Amino acid sequence: MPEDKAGVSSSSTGRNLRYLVSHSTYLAAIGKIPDTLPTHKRTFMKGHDLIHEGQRGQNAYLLRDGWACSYRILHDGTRQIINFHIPGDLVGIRRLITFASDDNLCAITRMEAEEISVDDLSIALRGNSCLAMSILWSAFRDEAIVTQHLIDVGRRHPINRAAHLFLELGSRLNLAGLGTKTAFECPLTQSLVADALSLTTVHFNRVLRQLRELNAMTFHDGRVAFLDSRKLEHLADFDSSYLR
Amino acid sequence: MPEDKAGVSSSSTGRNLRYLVSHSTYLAAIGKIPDTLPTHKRTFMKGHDLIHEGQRGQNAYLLRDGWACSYRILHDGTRQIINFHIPGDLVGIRRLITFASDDNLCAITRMEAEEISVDDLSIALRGNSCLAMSILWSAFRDEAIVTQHLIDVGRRHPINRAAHLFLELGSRLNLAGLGTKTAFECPLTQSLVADALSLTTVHFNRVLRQLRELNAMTFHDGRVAFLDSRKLEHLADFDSSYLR
DNA sequence: CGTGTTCTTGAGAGTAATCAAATAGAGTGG
DNA sequence: CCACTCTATTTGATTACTCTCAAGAACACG
Repeated sequence: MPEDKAGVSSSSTGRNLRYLVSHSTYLAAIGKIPDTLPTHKRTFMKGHDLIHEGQRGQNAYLLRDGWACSYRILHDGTRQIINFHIPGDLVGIRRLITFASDDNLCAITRMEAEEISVDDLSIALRGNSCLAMSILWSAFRDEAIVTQHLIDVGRRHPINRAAHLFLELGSRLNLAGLGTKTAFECPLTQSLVADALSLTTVHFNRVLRQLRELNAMTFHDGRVAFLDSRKLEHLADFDSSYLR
Repeated sequence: MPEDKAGVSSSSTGRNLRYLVSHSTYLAAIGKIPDTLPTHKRTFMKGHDLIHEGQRGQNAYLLRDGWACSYRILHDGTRQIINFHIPGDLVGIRRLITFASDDNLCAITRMEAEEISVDDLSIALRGNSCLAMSILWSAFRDEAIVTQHLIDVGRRHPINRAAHLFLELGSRLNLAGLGTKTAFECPLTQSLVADALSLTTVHFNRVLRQLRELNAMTFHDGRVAFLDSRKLEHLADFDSSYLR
């Protein structure tokens, strides 16, 4: 508990010294990358891979419209979906450093994205520590999301797991200015969600029925509706602070 | 597959433009942080939390000796271990931006670490884009490790899952200059490993027996020995490239 | 109208959790 | 030095949950 050696760096000073700003500031900074860098508007068909495993990546993408997901296919053919990506997300920046992106990235719907050369981004980063901090923020946020996903898959029962995923998607969409507090358009199939939750499609279908029968939420016809957010949050043990 | 619009930014130019350097270069840069920043040598007792959930973090830690783990405790009391940390790892940097660290960090053994004020680190980052890239590298690497962990827990059978974790630890220790190709000191309990693998201690114990009976590996008395690395790598579907 | 995909439900099999208990070892205090 | 405690490991028996296999229903698309 003893945490300080006298108040040279008081907490308020600390806050000023650090680049600590709000979610929306970072989000805005990411969204404004195209104002400072040459980008290239691209459209991807549903089902097309934006980034393919092993492919030497030269580009990152700022998603503008549509959904995508990052995933891995294992030896036995099973798929693990790592994360779903929505408009406003910056994907593929790991290529700034690691060269080969280890995750595949697939368009779930028709997608509009701005292609950013990682070389250009790298140059811009050098002189612009504000941009660098935004990229770092984006990386930390992705890590926090994957960490939550690991906790979800590792330690929550299927019904709680599903509740958590949908609540997270709802929060992220809200922060991106999409959907409402209690409903959102969700272009995922049951098979996609099941592969994210590490369940079979059959079992996820039964879980959805349970959630419906509890009057907690519904998911059909490309739309998620929260019937009882309180109940859902309780089921999921959900705290959205990691998203902000 | 069509990937380029003529070779203005050829791949070799690209490589120079980016900060793409080897693992060891980044690792060295992280290890040299104390040369450029004031740090504070600290020792933690086994079982002590270096970082506690919700605590307002002012410090990051560069681990010098001993093992730690980051973890979360869920409502029902179950624990998910997110990652094990070994000497050379930089932990707690998420606090540069997110303020509240969401993971707890606990010393598994007696630990020696260098405490780094995130304020100091933040200031240093501004003028030093090389340091910034090293921090970014560290963040990406952590994300890659958590992602592999998610795939492990989500889609691999317990025996393959265990094999993967031990191979990863072996590789990371090797890269940090510890252990040999076929054995390393491993101060974890079965209970800790089980909580990382999302298995019960009882079941992990049976998995260990299977691995022993397959003559693949052993883990007892604080020591892991790979008896048949080929067999293990095949079991785990292991590719160490995400660690480099 | 046929084809393919997604969703839904049923029945049975198999795996990991739970419950229970014995063993072993380290550390403590009398 | 020995009894005692606490933790870690190991094994067995039973339960429960999720997967697998199978098939039908709903719907979109050409």
